[in-house]
Amino acid sequence: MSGEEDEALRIRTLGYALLGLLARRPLSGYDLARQMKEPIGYFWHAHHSQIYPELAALAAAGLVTHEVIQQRDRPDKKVFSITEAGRAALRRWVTEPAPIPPDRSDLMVKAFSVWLADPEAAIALYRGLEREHLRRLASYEEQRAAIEARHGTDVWRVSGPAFASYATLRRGIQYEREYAEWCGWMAEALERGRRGGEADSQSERPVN
Amino acid sequence: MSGEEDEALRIRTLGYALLGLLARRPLSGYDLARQMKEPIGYFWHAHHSQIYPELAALAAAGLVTHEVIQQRDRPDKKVFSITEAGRAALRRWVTEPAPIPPDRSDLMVKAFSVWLADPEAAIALYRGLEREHLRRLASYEEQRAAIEARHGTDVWRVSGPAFASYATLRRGIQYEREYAEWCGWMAEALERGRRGGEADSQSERPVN
DNA sequence: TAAGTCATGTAAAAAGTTACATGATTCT
DNA sequence: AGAATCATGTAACTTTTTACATGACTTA
Repeated sequence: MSGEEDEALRIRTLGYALLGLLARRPLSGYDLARQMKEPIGYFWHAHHSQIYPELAALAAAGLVTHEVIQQRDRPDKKVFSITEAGRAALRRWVTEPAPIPPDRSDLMVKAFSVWLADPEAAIALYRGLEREHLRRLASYEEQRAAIEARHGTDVWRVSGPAFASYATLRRGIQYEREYAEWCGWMAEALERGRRGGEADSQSERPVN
Repeated sequence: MSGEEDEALRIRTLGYALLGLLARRPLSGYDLARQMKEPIGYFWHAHHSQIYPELAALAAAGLVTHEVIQQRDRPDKKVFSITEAGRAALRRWVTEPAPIPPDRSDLMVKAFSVWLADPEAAIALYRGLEREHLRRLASYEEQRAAIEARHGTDVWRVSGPAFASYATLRRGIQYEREYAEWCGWMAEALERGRRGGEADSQSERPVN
């Protein structure tokens, strides 16, 4: 052991996201950036300014290689492929313990202080968000129909990529449905409060 | 207009989270840090190293003030209170349009490549996460029972802080329940695949 | 006596976003 | 003629995390 590589370069989540795409097919940096504009697995996105350096890091670690493809009429491109080492690293990583990170949501910080808000404005906010989440839900449902039509029972073959895509899509659908549901609940509660015509607006009895 | 303050210092989400706590009661930096170790509204946390500078920024903007409380037997502390300007800023912010930020989840990146994984290891991962989310769910349900017992119908008075806490708690409960459900679905799918004894493990037909 | 709580800060590192930079071709 | 797509990068900035720093008192 040369004692040089065992303090191995740590790969970040973004790196594994890229490996995950390259494990399915070779792609250029531009293609990867395009795919990651819409979040991969519905829950991770990145800009090209992050992707190009990350690809360089992965290449330095020997997890990807690239070949330059010359094109007439448009700029040359580097097409990246995952290496055996890359596939092995990815395979190991996907079953490593995943500590649940604290989720951040702007909206929940707003909700935490919604008691101070103008009710009409708040209702508008939550109804608007409900609509947007329902819109996304509809789009995801369409994608589900498409993937089911195209792959059929193949989405149940857990050793194929279609299953993995299907699984993350299911989570996306669930997430949007529930988020919309919560926004609707919130709006209704605020509407009920409005109709009820509550006592005094600035309130006491603090709570955590 | 002095033309100096209209390019107002932009307050970040963390700032509003702190204002949200201070709108309920005055607190020291230490208290705020303690509360934000567990995420406020279940969806935002911060370290003290972020909180102290943020409080300084809020003070500079005139949104909070503090008084020094001398204590024997323990270090003096600065107790921060929200100002009228702070309350107004918070009140405005909570109904401002909230663009839905792309969510990030490590686990979904792993799931996206689960088709490469050792099934046993993957099952263990998802069952473990399912347990953890169920654990959190149980804890949140207890908190709901406690808040309902303590505040009764008050949780429905939308102009009181109890309602806001209750609303975010509901979202937390929903989130943990659904996440656990999804992990369970995933584990079952992998278990079914294992029993089925699938064909070849390295697969073709790439999918987005 | 060692670890934990109370209490407040600064510094450095990591990750992510926005802006800068260039240039040919194709679509409206 | 202007905008969009293809294609790859660098630089600056913002936000968050981890580590450094200090010190008294309390609990195991």
